[in-house]
Amino acid sequence: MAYRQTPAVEARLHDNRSRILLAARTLVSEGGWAEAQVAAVAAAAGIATGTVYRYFPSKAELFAEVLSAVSQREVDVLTDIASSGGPALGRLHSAVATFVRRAMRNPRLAYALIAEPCDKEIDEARLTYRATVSEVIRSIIESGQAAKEVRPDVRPDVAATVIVGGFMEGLIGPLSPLSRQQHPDTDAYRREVAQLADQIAALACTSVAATAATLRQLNRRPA
Amino acid sequence: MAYRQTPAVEARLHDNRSRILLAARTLVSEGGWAEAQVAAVAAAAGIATGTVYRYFPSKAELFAEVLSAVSQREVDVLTDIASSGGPALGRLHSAVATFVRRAMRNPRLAYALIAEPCDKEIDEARLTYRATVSEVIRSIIESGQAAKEVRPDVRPDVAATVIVGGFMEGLIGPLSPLSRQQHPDTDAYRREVAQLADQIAALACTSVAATAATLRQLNRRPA
DNA sequence: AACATCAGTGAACCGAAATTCATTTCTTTG
DNA sequence: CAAAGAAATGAATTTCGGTTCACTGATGTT
Repeated sequence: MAYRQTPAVEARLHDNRSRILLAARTLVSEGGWAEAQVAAVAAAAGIATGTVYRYFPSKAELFAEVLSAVSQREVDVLTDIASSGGPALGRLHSAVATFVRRAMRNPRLAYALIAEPCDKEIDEARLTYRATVSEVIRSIIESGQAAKEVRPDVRPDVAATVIVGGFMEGLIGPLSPLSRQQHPDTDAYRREVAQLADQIAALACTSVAATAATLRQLNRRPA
Repeated sequence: MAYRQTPAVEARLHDNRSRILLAARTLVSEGGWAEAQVAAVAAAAGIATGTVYRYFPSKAELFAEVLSAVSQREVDVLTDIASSGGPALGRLHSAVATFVRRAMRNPRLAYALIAEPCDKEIDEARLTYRATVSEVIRSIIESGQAAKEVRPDVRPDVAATVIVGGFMEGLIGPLSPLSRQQHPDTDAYRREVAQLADQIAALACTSVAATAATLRQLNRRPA
């Protein structure tokens, strides 16, 4: 017996893996999928190209992991909101508005995750992501239906998909590279984002809300 | 002077061009973008690969033309509905439902046009398409606002984008290759499509409608 | 018919980026 | 320290499909 992995090495390997993931995420969030090349990732992580393949079987799996890690954070945030207390429509409003606001904090990354054309394999992970978000929204709608806040004729799965598609598409305009020449760190910009988030969330809520009364209640106390 | 194009040749050229476009469209609608290769198009059109380049400067431009031709038909249909008479919400409902129903008539093609990952260059044309559809929807919403059918606080551009994203995403589930194992030509299937179309259209209408009364009126006479 | 020009051909070319692998360098153990 | 195994390297290979172009065959003009 001549070699066994020591903790020190194990730690270094794990660290390398993290660095690769971090480098990959950074590249995507700076230059989109075009910059997301294996060689570039390796360079950014300070290792050789071939080394990437000791940690990930393929480019697609590497980036699928990046995508799912980032997505998981968003899904977690939404899940928290979904399972918080209060009226369902309030949670729906909050979920949508929060998603929009968070996306606008890192537009380049959000654009890549939501809309930018990319490899088929990576795109699969994206579909899974959307489906998961959709599930969370569906759960809110279902609880809303139980509480009579949501019309009974609404099919929760369809409505959830439509709402998710709606707010993601609503984001594409503001997110798309042309619009993002510069997104200044000003109050005016923040206000604009907040308004957009509110507008989109309001549309989502209205589309399923049972009565005008329920909505009025919501507007009195916007989440 | 030694050569000038005669009508016969002109006709043949034009015919070739059409055949290329038709072959390209057929390939996409059968196998999606994966099958949409220049060599395959040439083969399907019964000509040599290089000949394609006598009619189109690049693959991207060829398929952009395919996409825009197909899209134009849809936009025309929507425009007709938009400029027909009647209440704006009725037109909105009709526009959305019609789009969904038509898409489900050729799911593979619709999927490719709406959601399937594809080359950047082709994707640009797709964005233009979405933007155009969005414009039509926006015009309906604006006229609805003028007629007090649509809430005044709705921003027509945002709402239009959200609605378009919503119904397109609402289609992706039903359209995505897995779901389309077979779409039988049965009454049950047609009923299901009609219901989906109606559900999605209803969500779109509700999201912007001014009052429950307006909606009730709509439900009495579903477009 | 002879010439000029155009249309069609398809095998070869090319670029780009993922992936591989023979070699080198580092770690561990006896 | 030497042997054995693991990890890292990065230049070379592979792949893949779009694009080119030298050539052949058609078509029109004189």
